[in-house]
Amino acid sequence: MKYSKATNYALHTMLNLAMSNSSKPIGVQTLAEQQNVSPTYLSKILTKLVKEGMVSSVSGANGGYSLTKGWESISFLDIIFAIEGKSSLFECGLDHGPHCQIQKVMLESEEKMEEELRRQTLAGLVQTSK
Amino acid sequence: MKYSKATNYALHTMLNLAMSNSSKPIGVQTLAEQQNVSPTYLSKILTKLVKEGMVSSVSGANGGYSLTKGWESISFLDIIFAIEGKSSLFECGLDHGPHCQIQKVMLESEEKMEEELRRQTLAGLVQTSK
DNA sequence: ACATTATAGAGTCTTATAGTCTTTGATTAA
DNA sequence: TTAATCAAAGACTATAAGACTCTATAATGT
Repeated sequence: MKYSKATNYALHTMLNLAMSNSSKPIGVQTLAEQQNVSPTYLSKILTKLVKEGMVSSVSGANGGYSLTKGWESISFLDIIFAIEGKSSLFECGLDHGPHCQIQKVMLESEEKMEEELRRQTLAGLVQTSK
Repeated sequence: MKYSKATNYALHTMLNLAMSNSSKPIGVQTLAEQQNVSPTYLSKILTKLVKEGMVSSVSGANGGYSLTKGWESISFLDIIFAIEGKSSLFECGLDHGPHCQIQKVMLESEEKMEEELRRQTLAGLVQTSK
C-alpha cells in the first residue's frame, strides 16, 4: 500500500503554486520542469485539482494555472482526496455478520491519519517551506 | 491506495485463531473455509505470519496453525506490517533540497494512524467480537 | 508405508499505475 | 484573421503489483 506518485506531484505542484505568489497563472511546462515530470502527465493531475475547485486554469497565450481564492485553507487531505479518491483504505468484503470489529478498528485508525491531514494546510506548508 | 485483500485475510485469520481457544492447531483448510478463500492462497499469508513469529505451525496429520505465546498483545500494526511490509506510505523521491516539508507532514500523519493501530491488540479485538 | 498437513516455486490472470501521443478547444498577440 | 500558445480530453501502451492456481516437496503422526 503506497500513495501514488500522482499524489506526490499534486502536493508539490500546489506548494509551487502557493510559493510563487504571482498574479499571473503559471504554465504546466514550468510546473513540470520543477519536478522533472512530463507536462502532459502533470496536466492530467492538474485537471483533477481544477475539478475539485482548488486550482483555476486559463487557456491560451499567457494562460496556465493558479490557486483559487481561499487556497490558504486547503488541506493536505483535500489534495490527497482529489487524487486518490475519497474511499476508505480498508473494506472488509467478507460476508460475516453485521458489524465487523476489524473494519471498525481500521476505519478509526484511518480517521486519525485524516484528522492530521486535515489539520495541515497549504498556508502552513508554505510557512515552513520558506 | 488500498490495503491488500491479503491483509484482510490475515486479520480475520488471526481473529479466528484467537477466538477458537483450542489447544490443537487448526488446519488451513478450516481457516480458509471461514473466509471463503482458497487454502493454498491463505497458506502463503499464514507463512508470513509464521515468519514474523505470531503464529506457529506444525506439519503432518493433526497439524495446522496456532497462535504463539503472548498473542494477546499482538497489535493490528504487527499484523499489517507482516503482510504489507514496514515501509512508509509516502516517499518523496524528488531531488529538491535536504528536508522536504511535504514528506515530513505525510510521515507525521502516518504515525498517527500507526499509533492507533499499535494500541489495538488482538486481545481487545477478541473482547469486542464476542 | 501411508495419509495428512505445511512450505516453496513457478506460472497465470487481472487491475492499477504511470505514463505517451494526438486531437480539440480556448485565448491572446501580431 | 491568422498564428502561436496554452489547457482538456481521449486513446493508447508498458510495467508492476495483487490475487490468485497448480504442482512438487518436506515434515509429521498413525
